[in-house]
Amino acid sequence: MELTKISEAEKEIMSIIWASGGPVTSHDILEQLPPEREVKVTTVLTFLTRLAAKGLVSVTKKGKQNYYTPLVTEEEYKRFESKSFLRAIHGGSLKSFVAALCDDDEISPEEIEELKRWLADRRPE
Amino acid sequence: MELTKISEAEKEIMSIIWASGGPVTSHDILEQLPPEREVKVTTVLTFLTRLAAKGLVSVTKKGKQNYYTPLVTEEEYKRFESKSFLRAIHGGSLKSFVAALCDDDEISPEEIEELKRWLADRRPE
DNA sequence: TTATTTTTCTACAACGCGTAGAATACTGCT
DNA sequence: AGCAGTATTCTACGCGTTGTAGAAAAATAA
Repeated sequence: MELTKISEAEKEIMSIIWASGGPVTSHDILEQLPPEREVKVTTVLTFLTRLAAKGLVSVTKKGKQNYYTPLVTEEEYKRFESKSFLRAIHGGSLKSFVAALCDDDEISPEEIEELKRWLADRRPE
Repeated sequence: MELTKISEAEKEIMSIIWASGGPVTSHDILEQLPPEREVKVTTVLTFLTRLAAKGLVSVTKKGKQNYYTPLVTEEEYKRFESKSFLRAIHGGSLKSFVAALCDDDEISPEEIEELKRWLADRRPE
């Protein structure tokens, strides 16, 4: 399972699928999309097909409806993206990444404290 | 200063510019590129022009040569990419990012220890 | 002035992305 | 069985980015 990158619009769809726990239909998704996002159902179906091709969801036909089920959790996907990014930009060094952000006003001291606590609390397996 | 994303090939060029400290010519870059990277000089020049358009380098003409000077440091650029990524994928939460990587074999315990130490040592400004 | 070198201009094929119409499939009803 | 309705698949298109470079122009060196 190679797990390739997905586009913005595909992510929007995946978010809905992830959020709604179970298998969803194209109709469900269309409903969950924000009203200002005026998009035809065929467009959504294109994204779903592409997501299936990329192995992000499985498709099961029930009657005339397709049910789309996530094959990858949001956490797994985020992990995948994070790994790729870290490798590509920071040569895989976590410290390099954190340092880049901390040497800036971007990350608040609270955010850093939170991270410290999290690191301290976690039992290393 | 908007600082937009650059492509892979453009990054390759920037790396050479960053590494060689000062202003460089297209010829310098061509020399620094790995031998297996057989690319015409015009191609390199296209990348340089695009990098200039994106504000990553400045161009100064000396005689018939152009000298390209970085306007953004590697650190600044990495910071920019890291910020964008964190926002896009982890809603800006540093903890979320680190957690994603730690819940995996990707990051070694040493790497985590190193990060802990770095966080502890740094004086919070 | 002419040859040489370097840059600028222009272009193009491949791909990803967002978008959706047309054609097809499937169901439920009469 | 036939038909209306609805969902899916197929096909496609315009646009932007990327990597690539030839042709034309500019600038220098001889």
